[in-house]
Amino acid sequence: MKRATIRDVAREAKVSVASVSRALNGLSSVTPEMRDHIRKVADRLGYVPHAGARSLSISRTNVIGVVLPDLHGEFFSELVRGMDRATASRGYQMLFSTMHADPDLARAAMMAMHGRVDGLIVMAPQIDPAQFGELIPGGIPRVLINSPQVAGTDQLRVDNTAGIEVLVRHFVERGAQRIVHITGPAGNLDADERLSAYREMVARYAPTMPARSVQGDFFEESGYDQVVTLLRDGEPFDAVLAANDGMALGALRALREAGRPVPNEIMVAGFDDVPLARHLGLTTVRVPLDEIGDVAVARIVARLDGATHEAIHHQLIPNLVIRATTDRSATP
Amino acid sequence: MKRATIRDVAREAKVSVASVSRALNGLSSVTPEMRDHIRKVADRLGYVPHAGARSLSISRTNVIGVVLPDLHGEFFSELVRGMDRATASRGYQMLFSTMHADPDLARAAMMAMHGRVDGLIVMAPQIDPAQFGELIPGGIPRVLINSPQVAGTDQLRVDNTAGIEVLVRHFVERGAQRIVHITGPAGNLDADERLSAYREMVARYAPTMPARSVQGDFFEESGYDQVVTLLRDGEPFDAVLAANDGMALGALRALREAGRPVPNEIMVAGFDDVPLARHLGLTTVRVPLDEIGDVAVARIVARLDGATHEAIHHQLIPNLVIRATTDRSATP
DNA sequence: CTGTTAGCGCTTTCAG
DNA sequence: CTGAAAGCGCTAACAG
Repeated sequence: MKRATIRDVAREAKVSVASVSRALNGLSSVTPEMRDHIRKVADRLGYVPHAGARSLSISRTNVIGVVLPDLHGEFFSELVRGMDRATASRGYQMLFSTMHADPDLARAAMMAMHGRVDGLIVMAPQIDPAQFGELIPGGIPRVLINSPQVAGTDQLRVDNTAGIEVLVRHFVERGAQRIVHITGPAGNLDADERLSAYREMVARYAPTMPARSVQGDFFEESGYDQVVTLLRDGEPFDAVLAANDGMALGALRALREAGRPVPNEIMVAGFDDVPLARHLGLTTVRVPLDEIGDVAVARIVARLDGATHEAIHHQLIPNLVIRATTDRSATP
Repeated sequence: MKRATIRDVAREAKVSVASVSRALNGLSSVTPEMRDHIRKVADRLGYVPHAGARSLSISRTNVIGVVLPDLHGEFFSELVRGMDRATASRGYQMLFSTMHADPDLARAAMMAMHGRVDGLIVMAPQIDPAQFGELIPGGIPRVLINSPQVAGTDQLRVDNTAGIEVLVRHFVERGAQRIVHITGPAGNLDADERLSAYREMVARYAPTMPARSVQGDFFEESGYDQVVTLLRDGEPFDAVLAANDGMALGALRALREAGRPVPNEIMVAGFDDVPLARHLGLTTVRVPLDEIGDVAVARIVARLDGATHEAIHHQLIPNLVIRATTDRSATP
């Protein structure tokens, strides 16, 4: 059985569709009796307005599109949580697409968003900036999170350099002689920035220390594998700086299995401060993921509400969270 | 600057809108030359089809609506991950709403979905079944996850009784004399089922053991607080069965701080097997959350594709995962 | 094969 | 205050 439409209600109430529309939307220009009557009929028929049609008509959807590389893991969970809070409180819904590092998927996703969303939040750390700009449907507010720069577009970024700096300095202050860096996937914006920041900060804070990095992919297993390899090859190191928390946890597991005491012999730190890091006592830098989500939504809504300031590039500074994996005074 | 519409393309290409539509949708009844020509013009204008209008016209959105109590935490993260995989691979997108246990919000959310989604996945463990049925927009496929029964609607449920049974039996086999149960919030379907299963299974597997439960709310802090209270009151117990993993972790923390050895003096188990449980060595039962998400989507898509079997009630059986918190032979 | 036209369900002038 | 009608952008008969 098909759902009742506004026309069914109009016919049944013996009024015009225009009146039904006005009555149900609370436009004042309707007599109270008529409004009540229409309300009653609508209820009886179980009428629910067709949001899609309404959107087409008023060119407004109250939906914000969200395109992310993935939805899995604590990182995105936190991010989405922030966006959820912000959208729900403002009466918006979120339309999701993931693209798993595939530019074609990203393209398809964004096109599928056109005409269904009022604004767009995109996180695409993997996409080539050049081909990226045109991907994004024009004409609607959008904000990019941790993505390559696109002219004239709002950006929200984690200050990777600042985060790595504070970590390297922390290591050095605690007496690290040899810090190994486990990178994220090559071509990923954050991964690349963290790697070069690592090199720069080692050179600055420990000029005699050689920079040494091994390739990871942001997943826990890669952190584990790389540390196993390092140990097997007998490489000397007394600190592991992973490009994210997941890999740091993998590193931790490898060290534990190898019986190398943390932090006394080897210190470990990650990046992001996902909830798990707290539970496992991992030193890291805290990126306010939920706040990023929140701010992204707020920015979009502001623009929808007419704020017309120019493009904003916001850098969020992560701050150091010292826990057991680098704290030689405490017992882990 | 407004986005180009199909009409702009038609005018620019000097053809009818119908031809543009056909060409761009790959309908064979179009000469190759015309198709190429139209493609070219469309590209030049940066034309992107308006998904909303298209949906209205063909009465199909390729979007699945998802209404959840929350998005935060590992539980939902896993669930959403399963749905994401399933939707992405089938070319669907997800429209999200959260309702945070508020029936009015739930109602609003579902109404806002009408006309924008082809199907609906709802998880509403808190909502009264009576007022629930009418909430759901009719006429589209829907599946309920861990929610009160609604006649004629597909259901996906965790078999709480089976899960609690295997945990109680495990405790008893390991020699537990006094098992305390920390419940979820009253009125929550899963919480209630787990509580009564606990009582039933204690009576069955340890007839002489008194059932003892304390009130929690599924959050970690409540598990912590309740154990602190139990210890302070000097209540005797040698096993804690929490209604979910989060509270079990809280319990664990309280025991550790009180210096009570786990599992030697007191065993602990949770429910769900969130990723954190694995990292912290918590015994629990594994609920295949991602599979639930996956199956829910698959069911909806099957119905959209014309499968017209009757309503299915699927019970997913959780299985025991033994880890350090109940394994007295291993060292945690 | 291509164009014309009538909707999809709703809102919004514009008259009355 | 209420109704008729145009239109949001696209698709799908139906003619030609």
